[in-house]
Amino acid sequence: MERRMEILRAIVEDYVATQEPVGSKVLAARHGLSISPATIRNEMAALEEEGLIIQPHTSAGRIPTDLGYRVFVDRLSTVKPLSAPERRAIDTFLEGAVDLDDVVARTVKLLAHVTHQVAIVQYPSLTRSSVRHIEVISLAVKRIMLVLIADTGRVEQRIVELNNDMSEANLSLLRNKLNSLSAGKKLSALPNLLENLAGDFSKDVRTNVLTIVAVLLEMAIEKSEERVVVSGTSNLARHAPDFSTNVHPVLEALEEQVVLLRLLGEAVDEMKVRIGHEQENKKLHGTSVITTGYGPTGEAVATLGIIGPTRMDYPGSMGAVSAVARYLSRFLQDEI
Amino acid sequence: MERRMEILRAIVEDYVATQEPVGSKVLAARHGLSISPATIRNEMAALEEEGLIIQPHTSAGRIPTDLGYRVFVDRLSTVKPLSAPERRAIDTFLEGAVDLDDVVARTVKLLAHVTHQVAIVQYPSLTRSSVRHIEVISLAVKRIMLVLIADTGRVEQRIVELNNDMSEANLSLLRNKLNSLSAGKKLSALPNLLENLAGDFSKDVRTNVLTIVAVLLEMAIEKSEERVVVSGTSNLARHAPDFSTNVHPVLEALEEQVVLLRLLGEAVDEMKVRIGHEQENKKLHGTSVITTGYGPTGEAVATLGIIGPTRMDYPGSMGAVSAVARYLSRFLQDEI
DNA sequence: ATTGGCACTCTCAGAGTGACAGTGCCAGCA
DNA sequence: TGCTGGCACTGTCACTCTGAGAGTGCCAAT
Repeated sequence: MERRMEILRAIVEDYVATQEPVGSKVLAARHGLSISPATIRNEMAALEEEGLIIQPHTSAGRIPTDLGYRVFVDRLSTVKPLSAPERRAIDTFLEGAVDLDDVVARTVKLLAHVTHQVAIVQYPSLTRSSVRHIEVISLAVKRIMLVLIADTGRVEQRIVELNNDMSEANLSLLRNKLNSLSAGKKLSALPNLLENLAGDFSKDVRTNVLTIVAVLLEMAIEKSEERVVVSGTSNLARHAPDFSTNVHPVLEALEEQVVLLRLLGEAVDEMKVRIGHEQENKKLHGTSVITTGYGPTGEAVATLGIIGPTRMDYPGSMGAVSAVARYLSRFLQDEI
Repeated sequence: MERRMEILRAIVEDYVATQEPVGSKVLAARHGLSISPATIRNEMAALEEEGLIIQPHTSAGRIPTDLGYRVFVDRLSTVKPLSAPERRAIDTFLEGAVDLDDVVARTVKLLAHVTHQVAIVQYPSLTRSSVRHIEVISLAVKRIMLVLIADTGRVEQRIVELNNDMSEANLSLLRNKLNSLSAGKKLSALPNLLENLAGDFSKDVRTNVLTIVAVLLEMAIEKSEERVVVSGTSNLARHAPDFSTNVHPVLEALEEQVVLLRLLGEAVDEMKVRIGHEQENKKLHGTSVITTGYGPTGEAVATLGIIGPTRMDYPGSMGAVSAVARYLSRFLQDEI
């Protein structure tokens, strides 16, 4: 049984490297298995029986099925560590970032570059962030701007049109109340915290306060939770023949925020690998996705990952994804 | 001569529609040219002589060259107007936008959707915008946030680390001075306007003020001038065979901000069409680009456009690009 | 249980083929 | 002079056929 798994491993590695179905002969020759091709053939027949490999046609070698990759990945005990130059590259790449936008943009490029796959990075989730500061800026009569700054470095702003004018004194009061009520609290707690705020104001500005709070809650909870950036789509074309059907559906899927967010899923710490048909989205059945959470405090506030052909270097890619997530977490902790 | 151009027009239209080299016979049959195939053949020989069309091989029809498309486009007197449903689609699509990010995101999706090409939209250029408001927010000791709001709706923010603490009174003073000096002025004028600002402050906060002004100028002038969004890359794959070389180089080019910005060029009002080899970037030699400026006041503050195969529906695409730019300009004028 | 051998099957690249599309040219016609 | 019909010519494409090669499954021997 152990030997059979060893053969599966060899098949996966060989196929990933050469992109060609691998036969019993080369397998015996190239990998240090000290058994004859005939024996390998017997084992291969068994592996095929189990649904882990298939032959594209009678006289071809075998290639792993999605299930085969799954077993291969599950048996990996360690991911491949990055090489020294790669690690240095990460460091220098993140070094000069000036704000969160910059950090995220650099990270996604970096990840795409290191893995040679399409990289996806989600912005720190707002609902998992805490309020650092809320600012109310008067722009013009009956028009203010609301700025929400989270401890994860995210900054959201929105212009609000008011029904009637609001004095600077009232604005200042509102600003102070907003901050004292919410500073340091989770954004998800805002609805409760701000529930009775309007009651503290005189009647004539109460509708204004209600409007502002409504917009604030919308910013914090409903919308814009979702922000995802993608890079390295050109890598799709590089190994295009890999995708049974063409690149088109994959590109299409990558353009839809909703799909991407579902792909990344809830931010959790451990690394997740989804292979081929294990994914719900039909357009991505020819691809595999590796994701992991990241976050400044060690607990995940968002997810990042890569997407590539099922025929990918899993140990290497997993190593890269996890390393980049770790570096990014550390960087956020130090800098933001 | 006029007839010859008529034949060129027919060839372009037919080839764009069918994607197949067009011969003298179908040309005579399909288009209402009341001349015989033989005559057409003579004219075609002349057109080929002039370098406007070529035969892929001896016994194939003709296809337009880049130069042929160029002549075709230059002779267009009017672009194709949008259909009523298309115009309605634009309206409803832009309707619910809440802020500039949203407007731009919707516009680029819209443009990609209408033209079935890759759409590119540049954010309103900061240097062409004027200051609406500058806000200085105290986040913590020795740490403030700078928010720059432009009349085009753009909002830039940046966190600044200070050398030593700054009192609320000083911050307030700085805020007022910044705004009174710069409100309504072009961002490009900021360096001159703020030159002597630090002199107005007491010595102990002067370095802080200098730091803040430096960051502000960096935000306004040097960096982030450049912001471009792309959508519809999956459309590339749809008509993939069009690209002589594969989709890869094009995708690669689209991932580089610098390339995109050069592509869009300086924002000018009139529509520009660049066809195939007319472009400097070698990776885009198989594509054509249609761009035009937009801006709330009628004068261009940024550029938007599309990129697609040279074999594209020029009149239709030009119509769509110009219409979307017009709608967007109007929308910005009304809403922001 | 493992191995060498052998017949079998299927793919793939290359060569050869005919049908076909479209041309250029020429002579005749208005 | 400009247009047209006819015709020989040329290259592509889709098709078939072929042999070589790769890889297998099975079986008898160790």
